[in-house]
Amino acid sequence: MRDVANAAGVSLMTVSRVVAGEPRVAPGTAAKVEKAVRDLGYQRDDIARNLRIKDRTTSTIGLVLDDLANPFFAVMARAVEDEARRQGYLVLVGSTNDEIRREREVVSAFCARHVDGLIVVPTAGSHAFLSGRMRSGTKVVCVDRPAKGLDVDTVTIDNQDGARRAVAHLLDHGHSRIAFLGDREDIWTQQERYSGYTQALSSRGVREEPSLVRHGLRARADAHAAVVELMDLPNPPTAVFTSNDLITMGVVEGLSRLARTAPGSGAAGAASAASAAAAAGVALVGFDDVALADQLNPPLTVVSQDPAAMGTSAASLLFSRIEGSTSPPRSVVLMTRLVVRGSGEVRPTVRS
Amino acid sequence: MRDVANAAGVSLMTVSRVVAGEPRVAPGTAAKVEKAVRDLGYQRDDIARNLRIKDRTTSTIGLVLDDLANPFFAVMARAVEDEARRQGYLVLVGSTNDEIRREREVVSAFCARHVDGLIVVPTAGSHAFLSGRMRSGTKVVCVDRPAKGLDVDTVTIDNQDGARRAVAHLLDHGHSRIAFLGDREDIWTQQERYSGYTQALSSRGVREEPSLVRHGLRARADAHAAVVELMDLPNPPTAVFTSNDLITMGVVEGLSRLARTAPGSGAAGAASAASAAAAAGVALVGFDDVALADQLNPPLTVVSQDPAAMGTSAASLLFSRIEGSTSPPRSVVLMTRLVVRGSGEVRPTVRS
DNA sequence: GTGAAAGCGCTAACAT
DNA sequence: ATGTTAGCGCTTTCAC
Repeated sequence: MRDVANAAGVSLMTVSRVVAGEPRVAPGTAAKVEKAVRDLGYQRDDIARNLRIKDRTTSTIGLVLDDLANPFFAVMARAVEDEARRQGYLVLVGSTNDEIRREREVVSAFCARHVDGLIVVPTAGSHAFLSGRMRSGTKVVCVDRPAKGLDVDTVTIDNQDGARRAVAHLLDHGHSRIAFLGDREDIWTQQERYSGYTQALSSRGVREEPSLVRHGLRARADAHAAVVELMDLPNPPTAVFTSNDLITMGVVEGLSRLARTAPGSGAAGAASAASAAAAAGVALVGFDDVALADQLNPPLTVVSQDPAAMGTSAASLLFSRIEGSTSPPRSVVLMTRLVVRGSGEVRPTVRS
Repeated sequence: MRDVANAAGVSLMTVSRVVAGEPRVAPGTAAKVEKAVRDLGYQRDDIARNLRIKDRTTSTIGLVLDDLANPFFAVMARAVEDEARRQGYLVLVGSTNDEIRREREVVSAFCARHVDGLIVVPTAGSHAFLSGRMRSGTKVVCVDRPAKGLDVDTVTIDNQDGARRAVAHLLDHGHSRIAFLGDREDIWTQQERYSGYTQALSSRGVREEPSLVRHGLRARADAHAAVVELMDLPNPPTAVFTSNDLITMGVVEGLSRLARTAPGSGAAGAASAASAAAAAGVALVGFDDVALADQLNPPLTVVSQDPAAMGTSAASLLFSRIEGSTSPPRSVVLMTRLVVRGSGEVRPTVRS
């Protein structure tokens, strides 16, 4: 910067003003400075700048989510990034793998860099530690799930409603033995979806059958194994509700694997002929849309949510806080959509 | 920091040393300081720190890619993030939409924040502007594609080889009218894959048919439309090679749509009965694996690459540069894998 | 082992 | 419209 000032024959302050685009500079002087900037390839040091400016804002936000590789969060992240760019902000990302320890590490590292705000997909556990950050000026918005012990702007979907409608849809098609396959029970969205499942059953007077409920499925393979087990029960489910995209994929694989072993496999395979036959006719509704869902056989009926809208919405809330909004914490609840494609409309086969 | 110093009854310098974990502090003093840090909730300001420290490193890298919402780049990004965390670095992300203007903006903003390095998926166009950044100390690694006019560490796959094998596979199954559906021709990977297509054909003495080649398909819908057009030709292709995941998905949709209109649709639908019949029997090999590829009908044969390995590899190269490696630019070329599942093994139907 | 002084690159506040 | 001075929060250097 001193070099630029020398080259242009002006003071540091004038360079500072020109670079900042302040209006109170004579056009001729500005031109000289701009030439010097170009000649020397000068770029303002935003880090040094940040140290001095009044409110110490960095035009950077942090995005803390479960797993960036998950298509759901990836789409959300892209939406956040777009909104941030529109506002002139950069985005730091950090995946937590749903571990609160990692979340704290990421938040801590982000705050040491003075992010102006955080968009957080909170892991299970108390988030009281975030109120400390907020007291020191960092704005926080939660997305996908609320944070326990933290009263902040939050963007979620109506998980109970979505699950309720999915299960009601299966009930409407004549099913009563409906399995629930879910992820870790300490994840808020999973609790909500399970609750929706339970509500739908009881509102129709269908007794919940504990042997048809599996929690804690973390990966596709877990769901695959779980559905194979379920179909091998003496009295298997005729329909399955899966509570996220990974589980849905695992179940699709598991069912098609079973169905393929059906013809003439007898007792040779791992699956019995009976379970194979049952698998071939099982109905399925999943939470979250998945790529190529309409190309499966049968096409997949799902409760879809809009991760891009969630990201955009969360970013908007955050920027309105950063710009000084002090209204009481807001809660945006987006609706889900039941996308009927075929797999949820299979009627139960009469058992011989 | 001054508050901490006062509370502990020591000087700023001692606090600095304790917080930095320097050894030359008396254990008793360190304990007092640590207590004060905890009591006051003090956290070191990494921004101010960075201004003063010797090499001005920020322990932050920038990841500049086409589109974070694309599953391929999302998986790559997650791998980069994991490697960065392992090394104690944070990651800024920016999507370019394959526009060089946006790429320059993102790089510029990252450099103003003094990122120690950049991992870049270069857009089409000259990247000479990056050598300026490198001269001022920012390390750069390219991934997925090399950057024109820039000699740096690069991680790619053997795109020509992958495409060649895909097309050879189709030739092996008796096809000779093989369509090529590709993205923008100015994208390096697309040039390479098209080149592989051409090579495979000519090595078997099959003349390339220009009417079966479509470039510039940016979205699923484009690919969908293109394949419908192709199948409606007087002499449609019997096989299709798609050069990325989005195009593959579009083609899968287009073909299944056509095939579904076949039975008894006559001249009523947009597609002719002939094109519908042809679509039902067309072979398909795609570049990039897609979720649930094995659940399609027929299951999708693809040339798969490993985006996580690419991300990890790029990050390793970058950190070795950041740590001071001055070896000549390295080029890591990963191999692709032909995953045979069914859609690529359909034999051409004899035309009546 | 600890502290005092200087200054990283920039901008707020006050001159001129 | 431009320049001067001081200082952001920390670390370097050097003295004790």
